[in-house]
Amino acid sequence: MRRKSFDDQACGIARSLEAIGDGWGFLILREAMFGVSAFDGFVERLGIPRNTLATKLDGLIAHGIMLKEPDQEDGRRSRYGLTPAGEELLVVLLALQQWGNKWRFGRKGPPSFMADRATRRPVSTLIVQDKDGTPLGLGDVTMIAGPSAPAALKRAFKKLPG
Amino acid sequence: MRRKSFDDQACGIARSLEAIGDGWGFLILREAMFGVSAFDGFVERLGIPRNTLATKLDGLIAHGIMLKEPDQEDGRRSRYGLTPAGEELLVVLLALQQWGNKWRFGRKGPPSFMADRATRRPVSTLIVQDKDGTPLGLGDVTMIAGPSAPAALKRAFKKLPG
DNA sequence: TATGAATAGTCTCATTATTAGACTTACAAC
DNA sequence: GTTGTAAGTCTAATAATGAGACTATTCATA
Repeated sequence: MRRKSFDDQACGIARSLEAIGDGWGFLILREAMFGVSAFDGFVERLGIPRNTLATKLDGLIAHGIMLKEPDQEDGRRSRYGLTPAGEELLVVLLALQQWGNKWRFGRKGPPSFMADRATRRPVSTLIVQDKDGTPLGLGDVTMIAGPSAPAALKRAFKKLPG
Repeated sequence: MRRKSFDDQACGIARSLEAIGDGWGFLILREAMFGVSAFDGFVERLGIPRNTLATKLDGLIAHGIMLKEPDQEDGRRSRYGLTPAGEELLVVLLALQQWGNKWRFGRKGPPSFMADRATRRPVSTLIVQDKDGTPLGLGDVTMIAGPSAPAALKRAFKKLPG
């Protein structure tokens, strides 16, 4: 059966996931952000099957995250790059990386991290906080329906504790 | 064929994705963070097939993100909750939500957002920044190999532009 | 121009994952 | 006991993923 679409859900998280696609989508974005632009570049660095890559790239382009253009210097090549929307997914990758680096590498610590290119110091740790800068844990945060929320969503939030 | 594992990659992003699983994993976490704890609760709110949910929950538990315990008050129920590691994925969901809310809902704006439970003001926007608080764009950031990085990873980073 | 290599895909076929929905088991309420 | 609820499991159909061969186009070079 076809995978169920998340795009109908009135939720920014679901919409983002639908646009990125799946795990391959995130990894393709990681490579695109750090210099890869050629089809075979993604294949070599990720070990992704060629047909899967073609499908994923089409999806990312269709969702306005990546773009494709012919290479001016070599007519055999296409170049894949990030749109402005795609570039803004950096913060998502950073959040994933910081979590994985903290929880998934045990004692020996993370093998890589994002850093300021100029100072080579690690990027600041992302934190959930109030407008005043007060850190917020899970218990301090709630989900609120905006003006455009469908009635069903507002009902769903009513049922939430707190 | 079985989906290729991301877990061998020496990268926090890949490790996080391997632990969360796929799009369903993120959505299960979203529900768990905002009050759902029963098996049928996830089924009803997500529309996820029961067998898929069972598989995904097993994976999240195996990776130390969620936990399962019998309900003390009703012997029929199990309760699914987040571990401390799972709770810290809030920032990942927030990053996804803020991106989706900005880029995926057009003119009418986002239907929901995370807010401070007390003040009901939206949570602060996540930004990639230096330790000093200087905002960093994609061009200002690079990936650096840590002490535990395998040699192949260091070579890979050498090839990157900048 | 002819030849060979590089690049970006596409094609086939085998295997795995996802899905809908019925079914089972255990417990609770009456 | 009877009925209902909760948490899964099972089956069969369909879709996605995988490895690897293959094609088409363009470049480099003799």
